[in-house]
Amino acid sequence: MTARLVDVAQLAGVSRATASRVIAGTPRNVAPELIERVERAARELGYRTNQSARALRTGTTGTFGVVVPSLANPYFVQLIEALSRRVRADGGVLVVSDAANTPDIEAREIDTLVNGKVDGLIVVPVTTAESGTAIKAAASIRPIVQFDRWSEGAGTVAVTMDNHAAISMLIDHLRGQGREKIALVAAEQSSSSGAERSAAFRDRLGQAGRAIVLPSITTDAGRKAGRRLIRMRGDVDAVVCAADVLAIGLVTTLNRAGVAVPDEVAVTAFDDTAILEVLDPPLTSIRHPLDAMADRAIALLHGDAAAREERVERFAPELVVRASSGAGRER
Amino acid sequence: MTARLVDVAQLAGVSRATASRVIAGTPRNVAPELIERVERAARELGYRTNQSARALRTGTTGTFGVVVPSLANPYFVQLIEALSRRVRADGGVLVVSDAANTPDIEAREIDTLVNGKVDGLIVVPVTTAESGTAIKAAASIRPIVQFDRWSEGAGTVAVTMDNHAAISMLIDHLRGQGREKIALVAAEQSSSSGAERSAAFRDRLGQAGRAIVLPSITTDAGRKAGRRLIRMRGDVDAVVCAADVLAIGLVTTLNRAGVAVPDEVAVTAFDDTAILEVLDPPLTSIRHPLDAMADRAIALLHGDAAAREERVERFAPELVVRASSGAGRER
DNA sequence: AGGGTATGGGAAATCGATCTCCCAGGAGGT
DNA sequence: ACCTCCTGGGAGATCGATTTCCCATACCCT
Repeated sequence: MTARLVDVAQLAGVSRATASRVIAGTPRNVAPELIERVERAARELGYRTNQSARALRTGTTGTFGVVVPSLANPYFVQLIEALSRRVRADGGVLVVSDAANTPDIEAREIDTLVNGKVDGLIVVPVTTAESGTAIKAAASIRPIVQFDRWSEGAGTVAVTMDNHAAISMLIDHLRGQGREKIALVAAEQSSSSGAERSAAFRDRLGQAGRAIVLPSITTDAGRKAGRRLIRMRGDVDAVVCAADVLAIGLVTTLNRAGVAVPDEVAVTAFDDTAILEVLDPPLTSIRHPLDAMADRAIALLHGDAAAREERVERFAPELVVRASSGAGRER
Repeated sequence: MTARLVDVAQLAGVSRATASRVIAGTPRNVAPELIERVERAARELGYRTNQSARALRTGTTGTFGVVVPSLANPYFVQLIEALSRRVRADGGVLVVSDAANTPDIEAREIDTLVNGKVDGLIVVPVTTAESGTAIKAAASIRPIVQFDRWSEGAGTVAVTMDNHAAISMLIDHLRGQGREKIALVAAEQSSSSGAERSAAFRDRLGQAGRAIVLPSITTDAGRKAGRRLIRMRGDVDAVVCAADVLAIGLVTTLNRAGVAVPDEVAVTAFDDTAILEVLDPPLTSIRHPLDAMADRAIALLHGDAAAREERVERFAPELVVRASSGAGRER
């Protein structure tokens, strides 16, 4: 049906080997005239390399992949965009897969991608405990780097943010605004970032810090947190949300209930996504240095060996201050 | 390095053919004892099928793909989730690629996916004019279905929504609420859905319908539309936004300027995404029957031949009424 | 003129799984 | 006892590109 390399070679009157050298651009001298002939033949036949065959022979695909817990979370989309830009800059292509927040689905997708579709894979693990097995298995086939979150026992490098530093920055910032009664809104501790943020919060504030723990990372959960917060009115003058989607639900709920943000309660979040700017008031949040993290992750995939070591690399967070944490009520 | 099928066959004491039959589950009888032996051998060696080899031989991969203009648009994420559920239900995997709203990038990604990574591809074309070429080329290799939007001359089926009907539903609904001075907020007409919505709006309202045309589909553009609308205060009592992100920017701008929604201006949108519910007020919008559309698109990919025909299939829209189009100011 | 060295280019092996033959041997029938 | 039919299973071809040899020719130098 479609033209094969042998057809091109025949039409050009050369061997398959020569045709391959021309098409693949192998670093080997071929007479300019033959190059021309092969190229014309290829054009004439509309030849396109069969990538399955190429992949089988060379073991490479020129593609990287990324698996995220859910595309519905805009932070993960930002992360994908950063990786995608990086990969495209090298002339490659990035393919994405959505694990639907389900370790089983995640395992299947990692498996599918690693098996002949990509040269290397970035994984944002769904859970700390359950994602490790699939990642470890995949890492024996292709280089894998964990990103943002990490799973124990995966046996690969993780590129992530320094969550302790981030929590400290937020707390320092809020105290600088005169806030003392700070609460943390976080989801169940199944992700490493959630766990690290909670731990850091406890480390810094101990008993003084209030915590509102939720079952999931959704706007709905954020609304629930808002309602609980309203019941605690007076006991809390600042909130740290461990994710942007939580903050969205929380702020809209507070707004509707007439709780003034930031005057009565300052609100801060993580994952500086675009919506946070649109909210009323715009939200102060922690921004991940995604471009730098993406650079590093892709470099690790190229390095291969460097990725095969259980180790966490932490990047410094940035604080983006907006109206939601404003001085408001000075003391 | 890794075990191959021949290793499994050797350890089990059978031929490669038999080992393959067992592993691949080919509908061919093999003695139970041999099945058992092969399976044990495979387990023992940790055998994993080399998918590149399988793909080369069989020409299939068990995977479908989808290319969207941008993952930053939550509507496209919803669309991906619907397709993903559908594909997973059949035991497959869906891989995603983000075209960064750029036809050149889109072309490269379509090309990469179609070439050995997927059995069929869903494309939401970036533009009506420039996406057709790449789609057409890809369609000669694998079945392709256009989704939501369509590009001319692509030579494939497009599965989309009936935009005319949707515009009519919105106008009828708004009129039913006593609104007469209706404006359309839309972006440049480079996408088929934008063009169809604008055309339908003109068809229905002619000179009576106001139109605010924007350069892009972003919240920022929505804010700009909001400011323009404020200048037209009094001349407009209802707005139809051609996309949800436009509506988000528009509503927040109106809110801040003290323009009452829906009392002074009713607001409606397309692409019933989750954020619309969170806005204040929650937005009335058109919902795409994504599950039905996904079913159809995947069925077309399986049918193969059915997809190779330039034709547009339109699904009926649904109207989701929320507070933003409330009766408010009765007449 | 002869030997040495590039340099271009071809033949054939290879990647690993699948699938089409085709054969051996047992069951069943007359 | 002989023939037919059926079933299980193996040998080898095949998918298409790459890559490793290795040979032929041309070019240089002494």
